[in-house]
Amino acid sequence: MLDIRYIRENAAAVQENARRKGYDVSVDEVLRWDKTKRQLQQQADELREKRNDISSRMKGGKPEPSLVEEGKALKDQLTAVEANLKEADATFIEQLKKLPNMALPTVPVGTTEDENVVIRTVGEKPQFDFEPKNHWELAETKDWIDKARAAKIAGARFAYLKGDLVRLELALWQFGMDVLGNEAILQKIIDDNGLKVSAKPFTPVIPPAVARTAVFQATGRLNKEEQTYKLEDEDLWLNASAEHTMAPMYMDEILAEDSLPIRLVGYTTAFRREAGTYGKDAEGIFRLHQFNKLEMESFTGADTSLEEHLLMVAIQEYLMQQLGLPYQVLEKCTADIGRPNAKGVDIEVWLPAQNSYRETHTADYITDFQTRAMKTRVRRGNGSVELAHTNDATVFSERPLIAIIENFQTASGDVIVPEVLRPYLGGRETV
RNA sequence: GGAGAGGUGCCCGAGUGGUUUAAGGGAACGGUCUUGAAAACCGUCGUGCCAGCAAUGGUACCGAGGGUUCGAAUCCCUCCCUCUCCGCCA
Repeated sequence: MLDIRYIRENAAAVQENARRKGYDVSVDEVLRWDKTKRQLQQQADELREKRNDISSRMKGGKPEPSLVEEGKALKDQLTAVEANLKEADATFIEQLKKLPNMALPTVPVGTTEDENVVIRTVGEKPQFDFEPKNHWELAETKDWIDKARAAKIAGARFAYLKGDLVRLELALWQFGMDVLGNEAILQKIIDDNGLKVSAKPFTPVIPPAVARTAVFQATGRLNKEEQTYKLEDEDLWLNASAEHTMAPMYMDEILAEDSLPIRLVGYTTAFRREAGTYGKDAEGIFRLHQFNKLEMESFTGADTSLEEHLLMVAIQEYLMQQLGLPYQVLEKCTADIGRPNAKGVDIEVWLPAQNSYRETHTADYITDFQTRAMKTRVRRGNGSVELAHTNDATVFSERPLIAIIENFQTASGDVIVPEVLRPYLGGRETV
């Protein structure tokens, strides 16, 4: 959520920002509730001051009837004020949480994802002297994907992945973990991109795949209608990314400055309802209710968070280059970056059979929007306390497998394994 | 899932209704002393919110949320978590 003091002083800018991001919210209403809440808070504080005063005059255990009467009267007043305060505060927080994070001035203004701006195109698109197949056509002949039986078991948008496709996927996780855990490689990426951040390696994490309502809400990522699955009979939601369970790890904690940056690379199975996408990407494994994912998450101070975001994008590009996949980098527009984001970058991979670039990676620059709700703070060397900043970004999902299959297919229907993955596949050159 | 015991600050730990403004110890930080260090001694040492230019004042927070009371860390209820034993289990 946003800082209420910032909203008070920049109401017009906050309203305009919400409009640009496509959120129908009223800053004036937030400010009205803020004012109401503060007035009630003031009244409550004054009544409590009197109550505490009376109480301190009665210490010693011999209550004077007149003071007790006065206390009773105060109690009635306070009960009424506190009831109003509680209601006003709840409404205020509810309204406040609806306001989207401020987009950086550099974020392109747009009303749909079509207005995202391509800032880089990297790699050569493959040339085929035969008609390239879709990933699901290739997978069919290899018996890699069984969606018919998965539908029988779990419904549409689920799949059994089988055979060498599974081995290829496991290789991808290994490769990603190895790059993110290698300080020398990170230092090279940092140097090549002119960044000045630490080369501290990412710590591998396997997080819980579920989170409580309050925790999920604090991340700003709970999206009941379209995305998030709820467990029946439990106050638990299935995560749609390891981000959702790693970002709140340090809730209610004050981190020591010298522990930063905290860098995590989490592996989890992600679950997404995908409501409202009926018929979209119905074939193959491009859009499933369940998929595996490797995700970066980091906690930094405000001073280094933007560079941290740029590092994550640089890592994503490095990974795609190592795999030899052609891709483009997009600066996401205001309508597409999402409510908690101040900035967002997507990477889209070239899919020859679809004759288009499709999203494989996202990098989210969140600033303090999550940590304000999560109360994750940093204690500086001089003793001052400030909100931490979070960043998250995709390392790999299963979508790069689609890109590998389609870009590296041969006339005979085999797939050439990217060199960097071969060590994890016993040196095999094709699958 | 059953039975029992617990949850207090960075850590340990005292506190069972009224100067708790949370004792005491440790750690940390600053200082005195010392050639330097250790020891000793002195001091500092939680996080929000509101008002204020500030100094400061008020208020809240002892796992979470309710309740009882003039007054709750303390009593009651619900929930969460930890530990011990039992049961079940990859």
